[in-house]
Amino acid sequence: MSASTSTQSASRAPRQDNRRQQLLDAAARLFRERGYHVTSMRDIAREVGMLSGSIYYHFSSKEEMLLAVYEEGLRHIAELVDAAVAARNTPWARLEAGCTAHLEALLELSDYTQVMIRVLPPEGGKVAARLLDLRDQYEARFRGLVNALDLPAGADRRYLRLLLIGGLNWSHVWYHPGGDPPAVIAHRMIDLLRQRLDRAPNTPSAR
Amino acid sequence: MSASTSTQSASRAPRQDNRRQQLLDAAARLFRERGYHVTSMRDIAREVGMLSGSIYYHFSSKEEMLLAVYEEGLRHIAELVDAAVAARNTPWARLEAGCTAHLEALLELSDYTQVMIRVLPPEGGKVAARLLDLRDQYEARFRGLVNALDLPAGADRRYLRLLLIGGLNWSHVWYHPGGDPPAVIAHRMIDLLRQRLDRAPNTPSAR
Amino acid sequence: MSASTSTQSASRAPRQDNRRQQLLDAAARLFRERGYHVTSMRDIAREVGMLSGSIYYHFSSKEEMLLAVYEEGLRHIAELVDAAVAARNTPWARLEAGCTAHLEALLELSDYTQVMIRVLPPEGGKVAARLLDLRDQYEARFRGLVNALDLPAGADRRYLRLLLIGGLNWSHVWYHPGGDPPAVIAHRMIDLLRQRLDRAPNTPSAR
Amino acid sequence: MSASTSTQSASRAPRQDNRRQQLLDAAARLFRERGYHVTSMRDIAREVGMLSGSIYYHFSSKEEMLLAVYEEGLRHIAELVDAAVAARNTPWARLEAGCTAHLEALLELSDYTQVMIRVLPPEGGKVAARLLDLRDQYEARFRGLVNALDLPAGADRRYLRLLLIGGLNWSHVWYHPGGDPPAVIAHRMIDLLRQRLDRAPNTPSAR
DNA sequence: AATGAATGAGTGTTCATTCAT
DNA sequence: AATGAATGAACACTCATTCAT
Repeated sequence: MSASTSTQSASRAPRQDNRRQQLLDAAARLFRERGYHVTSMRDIAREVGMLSGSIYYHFSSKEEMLLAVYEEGLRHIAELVDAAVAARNTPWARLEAGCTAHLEALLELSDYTQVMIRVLPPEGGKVAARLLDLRDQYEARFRGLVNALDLPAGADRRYLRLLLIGGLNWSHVWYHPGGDPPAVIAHRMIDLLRQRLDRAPNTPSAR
Repeated sequence: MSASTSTQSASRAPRQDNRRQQLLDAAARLFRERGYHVTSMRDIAREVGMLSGSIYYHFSSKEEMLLAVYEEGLRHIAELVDAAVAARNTPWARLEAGCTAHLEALLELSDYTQVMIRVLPPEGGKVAARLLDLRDQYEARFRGLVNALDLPAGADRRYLRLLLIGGLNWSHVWYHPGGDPPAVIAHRMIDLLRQRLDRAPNTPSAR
Repeated sequence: MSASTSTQSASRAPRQDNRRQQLLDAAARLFRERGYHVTSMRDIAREVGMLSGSIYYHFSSKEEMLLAVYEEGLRHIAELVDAAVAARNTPWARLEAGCTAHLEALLELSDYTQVMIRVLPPEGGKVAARLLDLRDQYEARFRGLVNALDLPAGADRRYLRLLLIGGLNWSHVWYHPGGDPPAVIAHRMIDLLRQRLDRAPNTPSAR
Repeated sequence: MSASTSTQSASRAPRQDNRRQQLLDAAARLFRERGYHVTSMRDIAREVGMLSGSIYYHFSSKEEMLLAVYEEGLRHIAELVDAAVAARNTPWARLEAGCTAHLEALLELSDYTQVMIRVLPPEGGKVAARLLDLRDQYEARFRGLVNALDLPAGADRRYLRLLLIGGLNWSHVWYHPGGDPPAVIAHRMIDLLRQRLDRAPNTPSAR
């Protein structure tokens, strides 16, 4: 988690944006563990052996740190999902691969991606809009994935996407490391959607 | 605001715990609007025309207020869901009615219920465990509702429940008042599950 | 200076706005001695045996304290000047009495009035405008006093007022307690204006 | 901005202490505009495209910068006043010329000179005494100018000087660029002193 | 049942200054 | 001659909480 032990290759060279990255790692972890408001700049600084004031050399405010974490998290999860999707070729397989990658990033791989799900942006802040924008931008992928499916006439693609994304994202509430791995979770959920669950003959339609 | 069946007896002492209820209403609203950490005791007190110190006559701490809001919210949503479910008699209809009631409480009816979804419990606090407990207790209903369904052999009832609950709860992220009403949302999502979405002949099973 | 030892008359009764007044006294003194920016809220609090946060029960911000000091100072000096002026009846005597009272308040009597002269209002703040307004309002008195004089035709009343006020106010730079008292200073300065200083016969006019 | 006669010689090393002068110019401007305490070293550095730490190659502290600004401002205004005075030959004309030059420097020409009037020296600092010393030294000129006047017997030369200097210096409070130019202001004020203002026959003397 | 006044720890942020490079 | 990075102390201000009245 959070590549802190970055095997400092050669000499003791203080690499370029060394500390900024460390700070971001620490912020991502603390934001995820405790939430944005409860985490103080002092907490973050202490984590990397700095004083709180020193953070401001690297970031101009706490909100800007959150934004940076969001952006980094988004870049990361988007890459993973895109790669996973590209490796498959039938629509359902591509969707499932995307879901699996999404879940893996969310549940296991990185603090950054979890922040995106768990931290609701600070209300009044000017960053709030930007954060929601980033999230939308990312989720657009799933719109494409769902649109590519060959569905029966009446199926509502929009709610299919929302149901699936919600089901996946909510996993942070009930998931625990010992349980089914992300791939299994994603597979099972998609399976439920692909097959007919209602065994009664009458079509479930009219309200 | 928010039902709170305060059996208001006829006689001279009509408002047994008047102010406590007002405080709780204010807290629920502010917790929902701004989040738990951003809302201050002063904010809550001001809302009912009190000074912040006076709250402590009614509640022993801010966390205890959150707990009370959770409990009240839970009692409320549980009542609504139970009533809605009782009015139907086929398993799928009962599930859908439960989902509709759940969504309505979540999105439209009461600040109390929304707090349950939007406010993640304060980390270190001793209440955190209790809050999760309450939530589990409530969701147990849906376990029952799903278990009552007549499903095909391979269907995973646990993930069906988690997918559905997640899909519903995540709605607070994308829902906006002008859009489809809760009943429509619930209906559409359940519809997606009941019917076969995969039009290909081969069973979607092997991974 | 600054009526701190207010012979706490009867019992130990914590009189009504006791502490607010103490705080204001301390603020006035420190603002005068060190200037606004250099004085910290901690300094002010320490002076009255409080913690810095406690000030905010009485004042909502540091700027508001400054405003309160200005207002109090202004009320005070205006009262003194008005009373002194009212006791005389020829125009020159009234002007001189006003100047004496102004100087006394400025140099000897109260921290509050000195703040008005020595502290230039914090630039960006919203109070700046209000403070200048108060100052103008006060100085209007002198406009009246000068207008009442029976002057030769060419005399510029506006610059007479500005010269006099400037001469008086600048005294805080060179005044020291052992020297001439305010009454003497005011008398000498006015004297210089009343009499003809230029002994040459030609009128000092054309430039 | 601000004359600073930096005799820029032709050859290859044109800018003997280029950056130091730029820094001083920036400091003078900011000190005048915002005041000493409100101006940060970062502000000054940014103005010349430097980092704040780099200033310390040129100046050993912020206070030293202020001292340098004072000194430069003083040298400048003294030169202007001396030149203006030298061009006249009657005592009153010399005084008026000096006042005009003083006002011009103060109100229009240079940030450096304005700092001398507007910035009150930081209290505790060791520079405070030195700054006052410089100011006295400069004002000594006006002592000479006043002493050269042929005045009536009772006229108090000291207060004449203080009244005049105060009246001039206080102009920074009420002066605004569109109004009368410095020459007019100085002329009017001196005029008021030269002529007899009190039209009553009795000498204004006894206290 | 509530107020007025305060506490004490903590908040995000700013600052003059330092120093190895 | 200047940078990049950091320090450590300070800043104005906020907060949940307490308690005598």
